[in-house]
Amino acid sequence: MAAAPGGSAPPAGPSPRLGFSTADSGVGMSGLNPGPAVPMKDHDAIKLFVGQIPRGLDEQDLKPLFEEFGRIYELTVLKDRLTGLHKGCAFLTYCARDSALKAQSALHEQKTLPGMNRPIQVKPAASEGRGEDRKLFVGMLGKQQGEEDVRRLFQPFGHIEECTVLRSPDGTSKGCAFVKFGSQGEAQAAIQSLHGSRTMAGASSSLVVKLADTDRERALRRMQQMAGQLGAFHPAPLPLGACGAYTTAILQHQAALLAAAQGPGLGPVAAVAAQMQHVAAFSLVAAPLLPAAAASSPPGGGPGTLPGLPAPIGVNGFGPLTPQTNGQPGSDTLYNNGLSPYPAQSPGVADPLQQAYAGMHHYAAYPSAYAPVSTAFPQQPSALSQQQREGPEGCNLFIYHLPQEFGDAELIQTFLPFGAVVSAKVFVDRATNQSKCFGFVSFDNPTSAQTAIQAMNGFQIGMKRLKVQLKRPKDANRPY
DNA sequence: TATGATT
Repeated sequence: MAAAPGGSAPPAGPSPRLGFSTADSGVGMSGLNPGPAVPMKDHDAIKLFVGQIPRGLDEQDLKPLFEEFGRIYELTVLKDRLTGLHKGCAFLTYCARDSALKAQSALHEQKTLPGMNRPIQVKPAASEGRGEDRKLFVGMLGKQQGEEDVRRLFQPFGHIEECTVLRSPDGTSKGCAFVKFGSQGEAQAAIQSLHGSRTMAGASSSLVVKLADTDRERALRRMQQMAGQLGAFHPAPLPLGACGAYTTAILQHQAALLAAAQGPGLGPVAAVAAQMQHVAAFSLVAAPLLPAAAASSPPGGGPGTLPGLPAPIGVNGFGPLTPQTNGQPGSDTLYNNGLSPYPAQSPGVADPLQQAYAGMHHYAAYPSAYAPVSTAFPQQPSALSQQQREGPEGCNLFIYHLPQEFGDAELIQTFLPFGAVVSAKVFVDRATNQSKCFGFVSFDNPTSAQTAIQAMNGFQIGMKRLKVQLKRPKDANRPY
């Protein structure tokens, strides 16, 4: 297929068959591939880019020039996809990595081929990635695994140039590492074989093996974190409607609890209260804060008086809600927006608690059908759920015994009544995508967190009771 | 079933 060097070649160049549908694949028709005779290249072989090649030279012409440095695995002249025209450059892979290095140092910018006015280029192809595409981020390692352990794990896939376990200042592993391979291919092979393949001792999820972030991705990540921080410091006020039907179920449940605590005589009061002003409803939520006070308070407060709720708690705990609450004529929005899982209290319904759970279940199963938050206030939930993971000390709750069907959205809905939720995260098994039935909720202030604990710890759902407590600080019993 | 998803 040697196109006559020089000469007046026909403008169309090589025939379509030889021209280039397979420029980049392993065994292109027009490429020079030793084939079965030399099937193997080193696992850490380097693909070279060769530039400043005269248009008249094809693979056969170039071969002798490069064979000098070692056995060639593949040599492919790049041609225009459409016209088939020689692009003046080629990809070259030697069987041995060493050959590539020798060729590069001997040829790169060291000589100029006939007819060219710039020296030949011989360097690792851009696709080899300038380091980034061979560098892996490894996550979910066991804390006790060191560099040697990681090396052992990755060694079968190629030549490891670099291996670093990330550590805290005190030397303990962060459970992740960087591994840099000699080539992109090796790195990819490791990803293929190892990612998700096993769970290391002491890790909470299966092994993560992926390309490390590029500089650009890292910058982007930083930006996002910054944005998240800003959002946390300026939480958008919560429109009351955003609390949604789900909240209603909880309110009614709380009303039922209160009614029970106060004895049969006051039952109807609480039940009615749940359907009255939202101010009253939210007060009822907070009431379990002081169960002792409520239970032992003298029967002095009349039927219209809500027992044992200090004003400061109401203000601090539900601060963001207050303005909207005051502006609302009543609870009509909750019941009339068509989003409530069940209508206002009907006389025949026996157990408000069961009812509450039914409503919850309903909501959890079809979050998008209700989605009052995201529909009415699209900017709101994203600000809450996206980035920032933790609130200040004392603002982060660990919640256990969540219903299996609970997702982040349901978690938010559940804790929204107690304050501004900075983030809510249900833990999900990587492999199955199933909830692990525990999660975290972060508020922007400790009072909300305490209120939520008081109100929701022990909250019964089906056969389970929620366990709601402050998240264990990670430096709990750290020696110093 | 048990404590934030990493660079």
